[in-house]
Amino acid sequence: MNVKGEENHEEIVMIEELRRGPWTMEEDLALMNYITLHGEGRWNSLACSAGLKRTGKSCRLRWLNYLRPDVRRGNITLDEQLLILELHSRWGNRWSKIVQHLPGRTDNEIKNYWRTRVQKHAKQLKCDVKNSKELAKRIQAASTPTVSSEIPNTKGSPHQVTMPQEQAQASSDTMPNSVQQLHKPISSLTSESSNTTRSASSNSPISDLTDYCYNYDPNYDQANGTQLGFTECCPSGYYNQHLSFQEMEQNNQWMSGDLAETLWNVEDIWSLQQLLN
DNA sequence: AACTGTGCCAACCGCGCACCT
DNA sequence: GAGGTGCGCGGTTGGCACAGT
Repeated sequence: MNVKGEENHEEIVMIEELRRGPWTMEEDLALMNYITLHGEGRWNSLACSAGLKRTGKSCRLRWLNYLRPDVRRGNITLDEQLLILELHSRWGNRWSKIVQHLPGRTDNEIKNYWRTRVQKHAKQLKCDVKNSKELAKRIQAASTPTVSSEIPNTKGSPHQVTMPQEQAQASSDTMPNSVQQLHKPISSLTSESSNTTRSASSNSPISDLTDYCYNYDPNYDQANGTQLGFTECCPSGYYNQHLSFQEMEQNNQWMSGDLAETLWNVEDIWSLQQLLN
């Protein structure tokens, strides 16, 4: 083989060595650890220095969208939705600009949210999705303030009413996937056995670092129902604000028992990371 | 139980801009 | 000014979960 051929071979090997797809817990730890020590930026060299077989772009995306300490997850509130509609009417698909007014949210999240739920709402309300202001009015009108200030993240109709006998099931069905995964015991999230359902086809254990911990708040006023008793925890306490989930409102039992003690969340990882440091 | 359709979202891709040499 | 590199943005895709049949 000539020199040129050898170079090509090396290039192919390097490309083949690059990992793609879902991030593992080890990779997340490595990335978080490195950024904690050295800061972000220079993503390509960062990826190499951190020992990650990922592109710089991939590392940046992972950090900005999921590992960053101030990333807020959970359902989009009605207020946020209305704000998104307002900002979208102003700037269109300028997601990066829109998320500047939604602290803790990521452009990817808002973009996905828009594509899936807002466009669905527009269809259901027979409203042009481009007419964001009109859509905002209709969504606001369609929402029932006595029920919740939250637009539920459901797979069915956004305003469907869950029957009492279905509550237990519905509460889990309507939970965001990330929240649903919190039901898994920590053992299922370890590297040995963490071929989670999400990653059934993957050979690598998938990180659940992006999952958040929702703590039950005893101050929840069930009679009122306008404020739900779940406090979202973010690593390092960046956020500590109430979230209102309609599904939780209907049934707050899903977070009962030993669940809270067995969660493997970002906070755990940050703690672990501090120990490693 | 098996299959199909739908919803959702993490991750990737391509492009363009800014900066540096 | 040209070329290379890093980065950010918007669009798209792949695949899992779940509901319905």
